[in-house]
Amino acid sequence: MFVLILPDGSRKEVAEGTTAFMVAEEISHRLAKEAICAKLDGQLIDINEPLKSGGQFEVITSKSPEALEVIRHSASHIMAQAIKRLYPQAKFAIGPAIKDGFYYDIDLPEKLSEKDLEAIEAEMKKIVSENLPFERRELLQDNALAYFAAKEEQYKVELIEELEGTVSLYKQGEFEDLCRGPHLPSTGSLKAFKLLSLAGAYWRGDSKRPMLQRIYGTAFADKDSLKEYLRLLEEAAKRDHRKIGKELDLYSVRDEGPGFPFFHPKGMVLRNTLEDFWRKIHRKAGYEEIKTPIILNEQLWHNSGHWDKYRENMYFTVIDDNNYAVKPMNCPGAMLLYGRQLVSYRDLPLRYGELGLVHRHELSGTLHGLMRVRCFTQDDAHIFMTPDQIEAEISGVIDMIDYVYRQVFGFNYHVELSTKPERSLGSEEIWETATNALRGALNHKGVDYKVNEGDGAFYGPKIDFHLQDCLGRTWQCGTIQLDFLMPERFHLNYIGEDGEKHTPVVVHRVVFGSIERFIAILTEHFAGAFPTWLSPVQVEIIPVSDSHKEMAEKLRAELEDNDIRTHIDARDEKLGYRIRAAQMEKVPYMLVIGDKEVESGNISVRSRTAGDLGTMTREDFIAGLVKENRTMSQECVFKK
RNA sequence: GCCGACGUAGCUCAGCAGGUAGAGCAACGCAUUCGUAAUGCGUGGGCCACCGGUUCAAUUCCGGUCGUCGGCUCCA
Repeated sequence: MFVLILPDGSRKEVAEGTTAFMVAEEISHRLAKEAICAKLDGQLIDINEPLKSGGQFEVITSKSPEALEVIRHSASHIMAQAIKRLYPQAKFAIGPAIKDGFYYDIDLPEKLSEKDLEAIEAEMKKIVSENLPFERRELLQDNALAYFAAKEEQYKVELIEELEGTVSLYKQGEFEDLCRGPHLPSTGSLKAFKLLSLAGAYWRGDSKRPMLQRIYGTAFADKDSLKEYLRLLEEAAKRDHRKIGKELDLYSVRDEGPGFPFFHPKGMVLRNTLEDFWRKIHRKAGYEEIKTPIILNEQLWHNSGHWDKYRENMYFTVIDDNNYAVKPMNCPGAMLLYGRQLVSYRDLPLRYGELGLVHRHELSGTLHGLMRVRCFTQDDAHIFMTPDQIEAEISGVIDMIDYVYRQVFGFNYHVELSTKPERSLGSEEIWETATNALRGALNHKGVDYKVNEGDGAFYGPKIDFHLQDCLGRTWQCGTIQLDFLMPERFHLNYIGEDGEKHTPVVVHRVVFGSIERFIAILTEHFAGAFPTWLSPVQVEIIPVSDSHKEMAEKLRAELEDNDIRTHIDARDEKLGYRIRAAQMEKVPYMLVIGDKEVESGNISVRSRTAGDLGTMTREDFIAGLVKENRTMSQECVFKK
């Protein structure tokens, strides 16, 4: 006999050999019916496995957060079984549950195509209807090795070789696979799944190992959740910034410059507005703006350590027989500018901001619209300071990022702290001091954060900010990196209170991250319907017919005088046609100018969100828009 | 870079068992002067990504290159 402690705190004595299912059945019949697996002392276990000891006990149903992982993992096994039935020569690698579904990597002589997914999915449905129980058994490592070797499953053999002691296997019907488990009680418990895509993937993610075929799929506890997920995928496709960028004529990437984006006139308005905003908040926060060259002597990059650690991502060129490099980061330029003069401790902190265009050679296969490019503009800044200013400065940057993300754009975000990577410069002590400084700032501000061991930059640890868009996707944008090394390598100093030279500490930081990528994120987040203050055209003026063009022109001048961006659509088309065109271009406001307006001097206003707002005076409209621009509002200021 | 799919008009896409191409939208012209999401008629527009091969003939078949897309890897 041993004792289980249930989630409500009550204790239950059970006999050895009792299964989790039997316990669930005793609690309630319904619970047993909905049970997917169970949890004992934090460990997920199969529902039909005899319990071996007591502890904290919980029945996992489809409503539990842990359920999805089990459902998806079982789905991947069922997919493997279906594949094995259709392709007996298939060899299996790994098939885990992942964030939005599952995949299985398969070694198969024939190339699968999207069409084959349908057949596999159909076979899976058959397996589900066969309702085969998942049966667990344990084997000693040697026996398991022999078992999989006999089946010529060389990938499984390799996996087992790295395990120790006994390994567990799961069997459903004729198919048995190496697996830690747990699984659904039977294949019939899989209620909603879909195969999504096909891709190549290296065995163990190593480009020197064989390329396997990976099938991605997803599974949910019920059909509605699956439908909702598929809807989200569709919505994401509709919002794809590459599509919207083309449709709204904002930006594009052309074959002539893979990874080097073009900004069209309208995209440039958006970009400049964002940069103006950036300059404004940085001036206010005590930053000075600099611009450092894009091409600098290669020697500089040897000094900075980039050549050692980052060479394979850099572009090089020769000028007058001397070697030069195109900058992949802005820091060395900023270091040079700091070093141009004698600095007193009274001058610190010195905050140099730079909208710096950097170039990085990224693998061709990774390029993706504005999200992943080969040149981009960092909204960079380097803050030079004394060690005792670190916390206040980091705190200031955290405040700025919070203001921009949360207050201006309304994004939620989370924070991660990354520590010393394998390829790094500097001593353990320096890294520890730097990491503790970042940790201290976060703790004192009461910011929640997650730690990523080994994910820091080569010159220092960092704090990353991941914002969440309206589809729940997260994007790493802002980052704060502490650096004790670069100032030393560039022999930077300041004269302290004691009259001696000291080495300053540097913080590298970005708020948007990459302007290009931030614009892509905004495009997808707003689906192209940017808040008025960012919209390339804010007001479309539509004269009903030729006789109203004059008032349209006058109105346009009046709006432009108030820094409102306008466009007149005087095309020889019907009103409805031009309204529709403006609507599809996601222009926030449309003004219809006809006889009534010419007569009264008032204007009739249509908003892209609320539709016809009726007439108002020019003054009221202008005052409203000026306010909307100034407050960077995401809502239409006019009430219907 | 690697695996797979793809590349046809400004855009979205048809088409071709090999005989140098078509639609809708957009553009342009004419008529229309219009009140809140598409007026009608007409016209122009393509080295069918690029380079080679097979063939009497290639946009179509084959090979290569470049690019795009989905992944792997990497990352702002």
